[in-house]
Amino acid sequence: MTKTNDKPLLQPEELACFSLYSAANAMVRAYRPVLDTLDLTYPQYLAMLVLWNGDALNVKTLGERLHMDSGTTTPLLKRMEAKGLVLRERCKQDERSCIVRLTQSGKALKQQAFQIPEAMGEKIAISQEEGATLKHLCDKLHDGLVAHSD
Amino acid sequence: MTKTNDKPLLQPEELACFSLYSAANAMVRAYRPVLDTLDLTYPQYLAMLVLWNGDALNVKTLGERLHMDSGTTTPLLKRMEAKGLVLRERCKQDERSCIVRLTQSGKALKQQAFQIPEAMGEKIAISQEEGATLKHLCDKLHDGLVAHSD
DNA sequence: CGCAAGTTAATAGCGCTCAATTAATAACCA
DNA sequence: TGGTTATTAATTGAGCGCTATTAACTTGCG
Repeated sequence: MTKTNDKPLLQPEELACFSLYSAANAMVRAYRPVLDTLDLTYPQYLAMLVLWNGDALNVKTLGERLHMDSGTTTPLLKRMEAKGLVLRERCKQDERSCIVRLTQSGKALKQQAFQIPEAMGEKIAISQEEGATLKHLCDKLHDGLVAHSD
Repeated sequence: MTKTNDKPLLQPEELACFSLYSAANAMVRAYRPVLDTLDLTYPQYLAMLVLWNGDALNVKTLGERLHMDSGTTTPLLKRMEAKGLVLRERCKQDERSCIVRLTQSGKALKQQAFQIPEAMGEKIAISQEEGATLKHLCDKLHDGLVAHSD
């Protein structure tokens, strides 16, 4: 008698997807104490990086940059607005669109942000080259999954 | 006059951590429609992989295997218990410890699980070798971050 | 023009992740 | 033995991420 239950399934530790998942969680966890000094979470930090870089942009564009949809971005931006970092206002030309811009204190926070990459660098145990390889493979995996989802 | 605000900060798209973060989210998202056929979420699937592999184990051990703490595992296991997949009971020898074991229907679900790796394989756009490299780098990053957090 | 189709945010609800705290139990040791 | 310390789960509260739905608005087409 053949028992299908005896067939093996790979364990989490043997799966690349679990390693990816665990590494991403550990990375966000490692950012936390560093970002606490700016009172930002990791996704909020990503949004600030985009906003510090240039002018105001709408919610849709920001969401595309961060690979998030409106169910994630809207509450994220509301929490950032509640902290006084950003303003959200409807676009005059197209009332469907919501424009996000930094407040003065949001802009001012940039000064403190330069220390973040530095502090994180000390925690990262892989080389620059390994980091580049990791980035490349993550991007390739991501893009393939996104393309496949249409 | 030097304006620190003009100094550049890397954008999310340039950061390996963002690629890691986005790839992990995309991976969980890609698993969703596949795992929906078993009525499991991705973390629940990971827990089932461990449980299908062997005997009952306690919450702490399972949490260690999945790199989760009790604030994550306890509600996860309760939801799995509510679905009739597992039983949770206190260990007789050590009442602090909570033992998790599969129910019959939890064991039976294993039959359907063999299709998951297959279905996911079709969505993954990277080679086996790239996957192995990705896994290795994620593990190294993870282990380094965990070691650094002590 | 007027209505259908598309676009953009917002909302609701569920599950996950984490830090911090608490309670119960066990182990240790003076 | 009795009291301290350590271990194990559970709990709480906040934030994130997703799907599905809805509402407001714009565009395009007959």
